[in-house]
Amino acid sequence: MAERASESEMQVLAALWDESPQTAAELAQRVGEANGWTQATVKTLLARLVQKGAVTAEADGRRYLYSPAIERADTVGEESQRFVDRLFGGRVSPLIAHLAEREALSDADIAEIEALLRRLKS
Amino acid sequence: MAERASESEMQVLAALWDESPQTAAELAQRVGEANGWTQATVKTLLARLVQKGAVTAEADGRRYLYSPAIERADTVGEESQRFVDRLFGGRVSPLIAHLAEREALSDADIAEIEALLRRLKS
DNA sequence: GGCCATTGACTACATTTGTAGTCGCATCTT
DNA sequence: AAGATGCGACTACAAATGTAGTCAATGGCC
Repeated sequence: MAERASESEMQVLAALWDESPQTAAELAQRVGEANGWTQATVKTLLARLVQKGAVTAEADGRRYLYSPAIERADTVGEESQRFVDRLFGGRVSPLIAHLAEREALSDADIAEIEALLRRLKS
Repeated sequence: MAERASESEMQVLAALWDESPQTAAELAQRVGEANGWTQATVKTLLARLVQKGAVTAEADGRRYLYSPAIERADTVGEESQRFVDRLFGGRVSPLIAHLAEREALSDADIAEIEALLRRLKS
């Protein structure tokens, strides 16, 4: 269960990972505005996420409070796996190299990653 | 021009980045087999890629030789941008951290990334 | 020269996705 | 109490996507 969320749905899900629970109105506000979607659109996305089992809706009076039903880490893991399969035949390091090179990483970011790599190496 | 390739199409495109030109038969062989697709499916994907301007078809007798019409690096850049936007609100370093942690990176991979980071830091 | 295999063109079609609209009911407000 | 408003349920619908089938022509083989 918990089918894959589509790209748009994922935006809503990500907002819930950042903070939950949230009401449909709050989500429509944040996610909708960020993407130029109307409230109706965000609600549809939300309904689909609930149907897919990726988000839970807990009744709160006459509205719902939405929360993620799946782990961010798991989803990120699966999605990045697929992503890497699609574009690099499964090899992760070229992707990391690419990301690191392309994006403006702050010195703090770099330090963090370096620390992580040091840990992994041992 | 060059609309986005869908996930399935991307697999075909990736095969062409790995080696080009290739005939439809070769691609059907490799990509098809790897994904459990029939030749017909691969041909459709190929036709759509050509139509989207992501792949060029050069006539060679009664068949075509297909080659990528867009750069791997560009596509990877765009796609990873979208990917990161979707899952992390645009912040790349958490993704890198995640990838690095989750995937088995060889020591050589790690060294390579470290070197890259060192270069970026200056 | 005729037949078979190969190849691209075209067609098919259910599902998913993106993007919303409408409506009825429950609330709050005055 | 009545009207305004907020909310979820349901409906809509075109385009993209996944997955393939059919067919006609072309070219190679015997």
